[in-house]
Amino acid sequence: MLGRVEHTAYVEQVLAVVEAIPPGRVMSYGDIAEYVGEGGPRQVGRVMSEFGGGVPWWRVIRTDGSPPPSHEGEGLQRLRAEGAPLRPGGQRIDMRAARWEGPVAPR
DNA sequence: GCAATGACTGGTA
DNA sequence: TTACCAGCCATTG
Repeated sequence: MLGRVEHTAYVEQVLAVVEAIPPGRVMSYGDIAEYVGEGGPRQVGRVMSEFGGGVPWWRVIRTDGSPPPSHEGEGLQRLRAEGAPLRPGGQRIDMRAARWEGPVAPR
């Protein structure tokens, strides 16, 4: 099975971080890219579009607090159900409070 | 090898 | 606040 475009080291790292995001918290594509220390936000987004079906992709949003344009309402509804801090209006996430630094709790 | 595309980001208008 | 532009990085044609 070499040659298959399956789970590579990079993909596994990205998925691992996404799965590690606790309920009510979110991470931006750039944050994940920086956390794994490779590629960029676009690569993370590409991985999500291909393998995001097996992880809580709705916890991965843009820096402006908006979920992926392809699943805007879907992800927003999921986050709201988990108790994520929504901004007044309930159309975006309060990144300032919902942003998660990683497996280590910042404080 | 070059050009186009994309689940992005930051800055300026 | 929203809208548009340029930059970044890997994959695809």
